[in-house]
Order: sequence, then structure tokens, then C-alpha cells
Amino acid sequence: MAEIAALVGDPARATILSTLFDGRALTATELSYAANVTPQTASGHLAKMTQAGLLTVLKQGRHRYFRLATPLVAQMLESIMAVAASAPPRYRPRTAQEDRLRLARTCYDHFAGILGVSIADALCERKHIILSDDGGEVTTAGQTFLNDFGVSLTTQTRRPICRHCLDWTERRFHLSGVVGAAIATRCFDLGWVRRERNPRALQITPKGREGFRRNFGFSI
Amino acid sequence: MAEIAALVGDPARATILSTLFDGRALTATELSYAANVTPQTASGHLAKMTQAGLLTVLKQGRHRYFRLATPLVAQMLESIMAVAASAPPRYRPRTAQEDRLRLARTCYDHFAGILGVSIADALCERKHIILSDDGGEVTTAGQTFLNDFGVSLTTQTRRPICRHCLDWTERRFHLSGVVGAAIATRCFDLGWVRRERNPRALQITPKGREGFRRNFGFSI
DNA sequence: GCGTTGCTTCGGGCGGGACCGAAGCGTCAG
DNA sequence: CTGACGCTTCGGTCCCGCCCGAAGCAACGC
Repeated sequence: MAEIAALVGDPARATILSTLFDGRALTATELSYAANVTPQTASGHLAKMTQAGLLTVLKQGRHRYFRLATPLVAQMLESIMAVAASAPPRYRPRTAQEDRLRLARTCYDHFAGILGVSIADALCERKHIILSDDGGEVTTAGQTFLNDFGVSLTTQTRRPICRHCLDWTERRFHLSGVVGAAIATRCFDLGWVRRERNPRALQITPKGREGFRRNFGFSI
Repeated sequence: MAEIAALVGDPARATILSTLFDGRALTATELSYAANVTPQTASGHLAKMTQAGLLTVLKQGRHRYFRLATPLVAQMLESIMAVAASAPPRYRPRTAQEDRLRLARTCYDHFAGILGVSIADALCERKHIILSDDGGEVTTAGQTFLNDFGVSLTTQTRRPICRHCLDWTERRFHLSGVVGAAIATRCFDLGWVRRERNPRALQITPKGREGFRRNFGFSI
């Protein structure tokens, strides 16, 4: 019992398990970003958890997709979360650094945080994108919009065009996949966002605030 | 979440929690002996777990009695054990001690093991109890049966009347909740079961075997 | 008062394991 | 073939936290 609990007891591994909690299968690199560690560190964690039977792995080309091995594991995580949520009325310090991460950050290669869900909301509301359970799709109006915005979509890749990804601070969906990545790249090129010293945190420039308001209809 | 799991993830603490798993309250020194560490080490562990809300402490003279803080904690431990028992095909020696645990043991305040699932099966088969996903219910026939058996159900408590709980050795459900606890208490009073030296393992007396056969219709 | 017992806090030793840089292997695109 | 990419293994560093010895408190019995 102690071994299983110890596996969940490491912050990096706990983050990985939480990320997989909804049943998705993600690649090792994606999970390393989620856990905020380097790929080689994540690789070690994933190997341990797979060996212990917490995860299963699906090989597909040069990618390895990891997911929770059984519903029993998900149930265990849920019961641990239940205790964690009920037991400690512990305050977290809520640092300025965390606030910045909550506002805007990168998640793998796309945007997350309030910025990420705002973009997703805006595109969904205008029916430029339709989200479904197994990845969404871009409408023709959406393709026009994205083209005007300066994003050209290549369908050459095997990667899902447009996937949604649960945001861990906002508890709502933001865009990932090719579309999410392309929008992020374009925003960097336009000078709307800049990386801070902490490479995951993002700074939204004044030009960016104006641009998001005009093109996407939200102020941040 | 990682913090809670890390608390369970230490061998000494896991042993302490297992020892408390049946709902008893034990002193710090007893627990230090159980975990095979010195009292001062155990004291540190107990303080941490109490602070995290896993344990509660009852002061009585110069003794301090520790017990699991809530049934939620017991449920978490059970689910971790379930994963630990199912996941690793790591050989376990299968000692006589484990066999006894598998036959009949206490789980917090109710029965588990073969005895626990047999009782649950018997009551379900005769439609004395209907199990559903969110706790079950006792039928009127079931209330009559339990009354004749000497169990009086109070509905005063907020605790679920009758919950089912996955058994980590049998991989099937046994009864917990108010009903499970009441049946266990009654069986102790009737002298059908006795605690062994290992406080979690139960011994079924000859009178108990006869009683279970007659009242519940299974031999064990 | 005194000693005993149950439990805690303090200090330092020590080992396990998390982490990263560098390098190696397999897969895929051009 | 060559380069890029995803992932892993290897080596080494460093820190967290488990553990115990010693000492300090508090509650009993006498």
C-alpha cells in the first residue's frame, strides 16, 4: 500500500495523474509539460507508474500515449482528492507569480489560463469552432476568420486539428491541437504576448490587450 | 493531493493507518510498536497526520488515543489497498496470516473478506437490501428480518444507511454504512465472531458458523 | 516532595530519490 | 541518406525527510 501511495505522493507524478484523470491518453512530452519537468524526468516517472500498474501505454509511431490503467485507479485518485479537499482548510499563499500563471501561460505549445479559455470561449460563441468530445472542428466561417487573422492551417499532420484541454486553474476548456498551437504562434509573432522569465508564464502586451479586444471581443 | 498521498506513502505511516483501519483508537506508544519505530518517530508521524486531518486525537489522562478522523479516510485507504492488491503481479508469499484476513476481517466498523461479501450476497439475493450506485436501501422485508435478528436501525444519523464498499481481496461488494456496522456489532454480541491477536483478523466461532448458515443461508 | 511513565521537541546523521545535462536509439519526413 | 523529433538511459548533484539519541514536559502513584 505504501508503494502505491508513495507514487501518488510526488508532486510531479500527482500532476501527471490529475492530468490523465479524465481518461484521456496523452504523450510523454505533453505530460512532462503539464508536470513542469523535463522530458527525461517525466519519462522516469511514467516508467515507474506503468510498472506499478497505474498507467498503460499505447505505442503509436514515435509517440507513446499514456492513460490510467483501470477505473480502479481513477476511483483511488478520486477518493484521495476527496480527503484532500475535505480535510485541510489550508490556505495557499497566492503569490504574485501564481497570479501571473493563472492569467496567461503556455500549456505545451498553446495558451492556457484565463487567456486560453477566453479565446476558446470567443471562438465557440461565434461558431468559428465547434467543440465535441473527440476533438472539435473548425467551421468554414472559422477558417475565414483564422485566415484573416494570419493563421494558415495545414491538414497534413496526424495531430488532431483542434482538441480541447481542461484548464487546471479555470476548470474550463481551452484550445489545444494544431489550431491552439497556430493561434499561439501567431500571437507571439504579432507581439501580443511575451514570455516572462518563468518560461511558462506569459505577459500580455498593451498591443495584445487591444488586439484581443478588437479581434476576439474580450478584454483581459 | 500529493501531500495526502505522500503521508500514506511512507511505510511507517502506512502501517499505522492500517492498524487504525478498523476504527479503533490506539495510543501513540502502541502505534509506535506496531510500526516498528521508536516513540519519538511515531510521535512525529502522528502529529503530521493529525494536522493533515487524517487522524483525530482524544486526550485521556497521560494517554493520547488516535483514530481515523472520518470514514472518508477509511474509504481512501480501502481504495488504495484495492489498487495495490490488483495492480502488481508481484508475488506475495500468501501466509496463513493473510489467509485468515481473507476469510474475515473488520473494515473500519463493518465486516469484510469472504464473510463480508457472503452477508451482502445473502441479503441482496433475498431482496432484503437493494444496492444502487449511491448507497442502497433496506426493503420493508429487510427491516423485519434485521429486527428479528436483533438489529434496530436508527435513521437519526446523517451517515448513509447502507453503502457498498469494494472488497480488496474478494473484488466484490460488502456492506458498510449504518447497516453494515449494526450487523457487525450484533454478531460480536451474539458471540459469532471474535477478534484474533491481530486485531483486524476475525475468528468465526462454531456458534457463528451455525448462525450464519441458519439465518443467512451460507456456510463458511 | 520523588520517581515512573507517556509523549513531545530538538539536533544531527544519513539514505533515497527527484532532477537535469548529455548521449543513444527508434521513427518519420524530405 | 540526412536531419528533426520523441523518448529513453546513464551519471552525477543535491535536497528532502526519515530516523534515532538526548533532553524537556506533563500526568500519575507513592
